[in-house]
Amino acid sequence: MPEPRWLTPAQMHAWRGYRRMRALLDLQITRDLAADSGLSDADYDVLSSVSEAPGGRLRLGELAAGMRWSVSRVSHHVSRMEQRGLVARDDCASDGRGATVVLTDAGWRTIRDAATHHVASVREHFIDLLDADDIAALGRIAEKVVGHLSEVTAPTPARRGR
Amino acid sequence: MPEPRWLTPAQMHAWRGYRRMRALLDLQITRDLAADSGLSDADYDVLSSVSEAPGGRLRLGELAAGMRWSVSRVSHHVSRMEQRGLVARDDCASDGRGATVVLTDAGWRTIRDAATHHVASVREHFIDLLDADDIAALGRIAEKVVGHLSEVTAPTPARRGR
DNA sequence: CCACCTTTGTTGACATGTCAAGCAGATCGT
DNA sequence: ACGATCTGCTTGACATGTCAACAAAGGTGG
Repeated sequence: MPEPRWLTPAQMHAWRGYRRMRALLDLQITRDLAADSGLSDADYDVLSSVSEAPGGRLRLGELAAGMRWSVSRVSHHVSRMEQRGLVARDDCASDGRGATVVLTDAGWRTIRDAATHHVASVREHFIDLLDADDIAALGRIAEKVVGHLSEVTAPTPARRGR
Repeated sequence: MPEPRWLTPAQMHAWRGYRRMRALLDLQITRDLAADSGLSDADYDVLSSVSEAPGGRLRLGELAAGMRWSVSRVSHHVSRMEQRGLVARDDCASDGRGATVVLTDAGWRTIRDAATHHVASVREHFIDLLDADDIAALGRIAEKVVGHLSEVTAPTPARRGR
């Protein structure tokens, strides 16, 4: 086993900071979302994905791919949201197996209302704490990391993992 | 309801990038950890927290506070890790109610081994993709956000939430 | 047209997280 | 010293996520 290259103090600081930020930020955003709109993060992501899709409808598989969820997870989650009256399943015209997800009226109302609160929450606990340089740096960092991981985790599994 | 201040394009880019990075990075780190060491993120955090504690022992509540977990979650998780032989519960000398968590020999071996792989994984998918400026910026950003959220989510509930 | 394999979703069993109730030892006021 | 309350942890019921098995429709080659 090769001796690992441990992180430098600055790197350690950045990594631990990222981890802690991630934990606290998620917790707060989740809380606000639940308190303001009665939605979980997952609910919000589903509603917002479907609402932004052309025609306000999405195949289950596409929804799963866009959110990087397993199809099974989407199916379970959509079933629960269906029972709460936020979304509905609709048969797909061009493919008998397919199911498309659409928002109900209540779903549209919910996401429009939730978005307002959500953006305020994101601003208060994240965006508005950062200056223009921070925002630019964060965008740059995310691009690098997402670019790398999109290759590694590519849908076409040439070779995967590390 | 006040008209929300929507995010500027740069802010939206940063926010979406952060969310996507967070999702992909977590997924990859989790995968590597499972493949290399047979541990979940949660397992790793518990082992590393306890191993770094003075005397290699931690009260359940302290472990929970340090990781921002509920006590109940720690209790459940420790029970499962106990069954796998990674940690053990030990009675607390000074408080009859207390339970302290300690690593077993297997637990020590596991964390020492896992740390090596883990740091390599973190480097490959995150740290080594970033230059010194990025690292500095990330540390700075995390400090701001964590500083803010530590107040909002303070253990002493003066006032909470948004 | 039909056997066969692929694609798309659904389902059930199980792992993990959350919440509220419960229990036993510690602490406090008298 | 003793009852009331508090604290630290455990437990059970339930919500959510994962994995693998299954079902049904689509596509393909004979």
